[in-house]
Amino acid sequence: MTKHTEEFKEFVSQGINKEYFIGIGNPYANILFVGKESAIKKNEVERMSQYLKNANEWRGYIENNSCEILNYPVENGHVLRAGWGKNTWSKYQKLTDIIFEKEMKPFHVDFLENVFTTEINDSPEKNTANADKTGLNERKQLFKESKFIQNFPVVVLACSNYIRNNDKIREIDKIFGVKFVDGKQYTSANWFYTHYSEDGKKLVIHTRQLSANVKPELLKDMGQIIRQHLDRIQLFNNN
DNA sequence: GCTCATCGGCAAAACGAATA
DNA sequence: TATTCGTTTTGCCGATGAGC
Repeated sequence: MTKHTEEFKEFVSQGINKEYFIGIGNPYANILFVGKESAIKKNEVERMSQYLKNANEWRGYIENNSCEILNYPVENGHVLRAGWGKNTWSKYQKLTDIIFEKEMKPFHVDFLENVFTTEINDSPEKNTANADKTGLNERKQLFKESKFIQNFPVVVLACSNYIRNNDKIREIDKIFGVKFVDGKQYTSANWFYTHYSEDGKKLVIHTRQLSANVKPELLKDMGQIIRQHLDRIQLFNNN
């Protein structure tokens, strides 16, 4: 049984009116993963229709005080099976295993129990290069205004160049109310930056898309930073 | 001990984005 | 518009481990 909060209900009902994607996972997890966009090909009609139904499905779960399935095996024939070990969700699973010091299960998704995932681009496309990015700013504004999104104490922005923090543009600072603290660079394509809120309660990590060619050290280091932050949050809550 | 399947890592190709 | 640059995707190869 899940008693849904007003913040989440608000996010979902707006998602039905404005026809936007809500996300997948546990809405009350401490961690939010933000990817680029869902990798759905033009000919995958079934998956696309599933994507478009997302907000309506959440409305159903809200009405029943229930939630979607967060724990399942990736069997032969499953869309995630072929690229497992390389695809985004297997990396999300690996990172979450590190954060919670869980044993790696082969071909199994259960990170959704501890994570909510969504996309910064609401236009699915097989290759990020071809994706329609015209809706990015509107979606960033939505994230900024949504209490549901802002409540996550840990946000991983795994969407590299879809969001920017540089000398002139400080999108991450503005949208999430944080400031840059530290950065790690492994190779030109393997890096992440940490940002914290003034009171130290919120951690926002900016990194590349988590899929093939992500170094294990990157996931390990990032996972440990998130773990430490969650420990600290516990301290806040106990005081 | 051998074979096969799977996973991880590397490198090159492909593709946009940025720049001039 | 041409060129360069950076990132993502793809294919290949070797290491590893399970099953026979």
